[in-house]
Amino acid sequence: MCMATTMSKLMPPTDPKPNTRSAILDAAETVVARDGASRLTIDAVVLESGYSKGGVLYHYPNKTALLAAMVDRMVEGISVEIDGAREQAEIRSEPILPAIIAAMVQHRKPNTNVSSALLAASAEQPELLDSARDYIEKIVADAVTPAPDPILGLIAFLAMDGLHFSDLLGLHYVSDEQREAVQSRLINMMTEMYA
Amino acid sequence: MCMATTMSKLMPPTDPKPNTRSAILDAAETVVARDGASRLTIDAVVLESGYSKGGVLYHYPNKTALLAAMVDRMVEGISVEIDGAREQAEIRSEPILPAIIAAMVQHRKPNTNVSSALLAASAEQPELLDSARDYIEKIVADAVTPAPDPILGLIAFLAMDGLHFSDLLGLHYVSDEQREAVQSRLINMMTEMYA
DNA sequence: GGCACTGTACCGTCTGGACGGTATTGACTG
DNA sequence: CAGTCAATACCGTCCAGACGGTACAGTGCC
Repeated sequence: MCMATTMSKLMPPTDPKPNTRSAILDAAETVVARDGASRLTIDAVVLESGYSKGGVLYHYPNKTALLAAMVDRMVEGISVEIDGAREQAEIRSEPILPAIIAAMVQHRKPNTNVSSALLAASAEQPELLDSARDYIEKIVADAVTPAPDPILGLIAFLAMDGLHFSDLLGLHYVSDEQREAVQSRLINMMTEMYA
Repeated sequence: MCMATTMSKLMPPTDPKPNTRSAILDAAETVVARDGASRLTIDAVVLESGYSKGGVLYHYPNKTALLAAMVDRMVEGISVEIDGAREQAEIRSEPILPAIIAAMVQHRKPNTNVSSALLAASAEQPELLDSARDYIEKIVADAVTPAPDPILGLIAFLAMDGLHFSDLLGLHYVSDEQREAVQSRLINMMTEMYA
């Protein structure tokens, strides 16, 4: 009805190829963050992304594949950041835990609703979180447990998670100033632990 | 038209048989904890609880009411525990923060999947979490902020939340021993803060 | 020509919830 | 004290619509 037969440009001239697959994942995250995990339907992603249903299902043949991709991208994004920080710290023979906590802080800034993937996956298919869990376990085993004070390290880790989840669920009971204070305090604590 | 002329009791839900209502909520929590939030359907609750669909809908006329009741019960349960601890601490003129953290530890033990309510509500209708958020805000404002070291208090609070959420989402990356060590460490930290 | 889609049409299942029914109790009435 | 009636606490069915998914013909661009 409204499709122009000779329509060619649908994209604003920002990006000729903005990677459709990740645009679809972006749309899915937006839906979850805005409407809740149970409103993450294929049709909602279609609407949000601007692609057609056929197009979305072309890239992710079913909803499970979409959810898995969301989780994968999240884990990958965080792991790039954390692993990078860890390597840097090792090269400079600096302690790793402060570097990791700092990386976790750094990562959230541009990716506010990344972990919508967690919510969506846990709602629909908790098994999909296995890869996420494996990665966290690895970090805890590799970096937290061997630290001088593993329990304090765990506490810092958990506090960061608490920060994460609290704004994931939209219970913003921590102000921005408080958050920053908490973050720098945690980094300090981790640094002092190695002193 | 509907005002009872000589009527006195119009409140069925609160008094007569709290068993059925809470049994229904129990069933709902079980479903969420076992199958994920998006599998929380009225039919699933019907199946799990053993009641009929009509029966369930008699007590909670729609799904939103059920979710709201889940959140309410959760908030109430925690607030009873925490407020109690707080009063006790005030009476004995002991510091409140260690008492609150201890109460949070104590509360989780018998109520493993209580906070399934959080997950379910956030999936379906994030607005329902308002009451939970309000309560947390109140605690933070009343107990954490006036503490000698508010940021450290917040960190303890957030770490407890992290513990909560990690097993809520089934990412058990913290062993039982670690958890207990974390908990007693946090209580110690809070106690020392007032020294 | 093939990749990357669009657009439409369709299907089976699931879901919320409306609805009507039933059994039991207790209170008021005559 | 029988008869009427209302309220409570359920049961079981039915239905419209949402949802996931399939299928497929068409289109523009490299």
